[in-house]
Amino acid sequence: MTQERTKLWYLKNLDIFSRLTEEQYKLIDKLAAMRPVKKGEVLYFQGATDKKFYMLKKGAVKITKLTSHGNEIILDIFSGVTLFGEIGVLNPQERDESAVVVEDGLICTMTKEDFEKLVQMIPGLVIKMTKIIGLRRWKIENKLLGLLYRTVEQRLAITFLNLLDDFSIPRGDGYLLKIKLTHKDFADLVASTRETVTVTLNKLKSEGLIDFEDKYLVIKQVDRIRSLAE
Amino acid sequence: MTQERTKLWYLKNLDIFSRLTEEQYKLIDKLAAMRPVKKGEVLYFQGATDKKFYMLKKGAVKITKLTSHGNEIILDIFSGVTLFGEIGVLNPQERDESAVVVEDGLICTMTKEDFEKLVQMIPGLVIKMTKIIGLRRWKIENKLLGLLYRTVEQRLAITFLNLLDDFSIPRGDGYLLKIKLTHKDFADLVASTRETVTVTLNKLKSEGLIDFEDKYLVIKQVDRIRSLAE
DNA sequence: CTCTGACAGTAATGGACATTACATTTATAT
DNA sequence: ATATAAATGTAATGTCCATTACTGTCAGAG
Repeated sequence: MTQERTKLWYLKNLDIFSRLTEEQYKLIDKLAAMRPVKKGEVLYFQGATDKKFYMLKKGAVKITKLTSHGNEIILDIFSGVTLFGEIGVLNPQERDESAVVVEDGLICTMTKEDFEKLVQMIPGLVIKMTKIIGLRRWKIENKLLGLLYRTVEQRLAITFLNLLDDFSIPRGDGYLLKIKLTHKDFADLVASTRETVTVTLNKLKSEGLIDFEDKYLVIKQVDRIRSLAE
Repeated sequence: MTQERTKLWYLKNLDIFSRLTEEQYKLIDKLAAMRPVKKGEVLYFQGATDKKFYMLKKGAVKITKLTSHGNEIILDIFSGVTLFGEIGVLNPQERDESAVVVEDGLICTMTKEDFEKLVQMIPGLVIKMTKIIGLRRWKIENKLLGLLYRTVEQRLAITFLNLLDDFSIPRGDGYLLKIKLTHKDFADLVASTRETVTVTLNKLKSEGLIDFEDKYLVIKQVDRIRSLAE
């Protein structure tokens, strides 16, 4: 657990574009096309072959994967300034995930060609990105591992804790998750069904562990959620 | 599926030590300590902080992880010439997996210090290793994803197909898996229990999809196994 | 060679949850 | 403002499978 937190901390604080010269920043700014994105917009689809990578400036994005059975699983949801979709420029091939905007925001994109120009100018950039990818994949692997051997209730508890990292706002004794997720979203996060999530969420609410405030989830008793997740 | 095969092919054919000079080979040979290992030997434990990486020359190794509930899951089993445990030299931290020998073989180890000497001599080595790691993690992520949403029977079918990549020997119309795995091993591979595996394996046997030959598993009807796995 | 521990077979029981099938409420688009 | 779609609530039914509790079998160690 301590180890995990350390790694996540590292991921969050890995600033790929730190310690650059003013010129370099300008170059990046010139090469990266920024545009506003709205909730629901699909940035790229599983199977796409675009050679771009993405930087999230504002808003939130989910990375999803469609299984052969038609189940959609959400591998990751994140907000804040970060980069994703790097496979498009580092090792281009069919994307095996989709990226969907879950909260209006700002996105920058950069083509492989421009990225390669950048790499010439900024040594060490590839290494940094590689580390970020590695940590993100590690996070996802751990998430999936956490879903096995656990009940839906426990999986939800884990998911709440994960979401706290990126979306928490203090609210009374607990935290409000500043991201609107449907029961279907939760189901896709924990590899379950919408109906089961509805029931489980309401059970947790009736037990006082969580609550809802204007469609936002409030984690009222973080400690009890944590002990559920083990 | 096609995509998957391509990636795995790539992993298998990624030769980290290709196109080296005679001198470089000698250097590697000098730095890497080779030793025979026996079935059951633990190469490193989850939580270990050794700064080494490993090369498998002969035999087979499994990478396992112990969950907080005491369940052991086998993330990967592999044979042939490959490397593993790279985290020990690339980004040293507590190992979060264990490596156990499942078939007698030969292992080389190299310390972080010696590895760094080698990196000086062989440019591009780190990049190559990074790719190998990335592909291996991708394989594991996909394996875990494949376990969700599926019955134990289907999970076993997937596992058989995965094992075919590394351990298959033609036998009649099908293939013999040249690796001895207990029912417990299979249970750990598919995140189930020993009892359920026993029952399911015998069901598949009675249906003629698989058979046993001297404790080795024989996949008799690969196509039916494949359609089970979907 | 036989003893012991690891491995395998079997079956009953109950719990978790997907599935199905609606009813009801809440958004959002025109 | 109203229609249509999306999201949520609820309950019954059945399946899959972990769990428990055994018995039987095999292989390697002494």
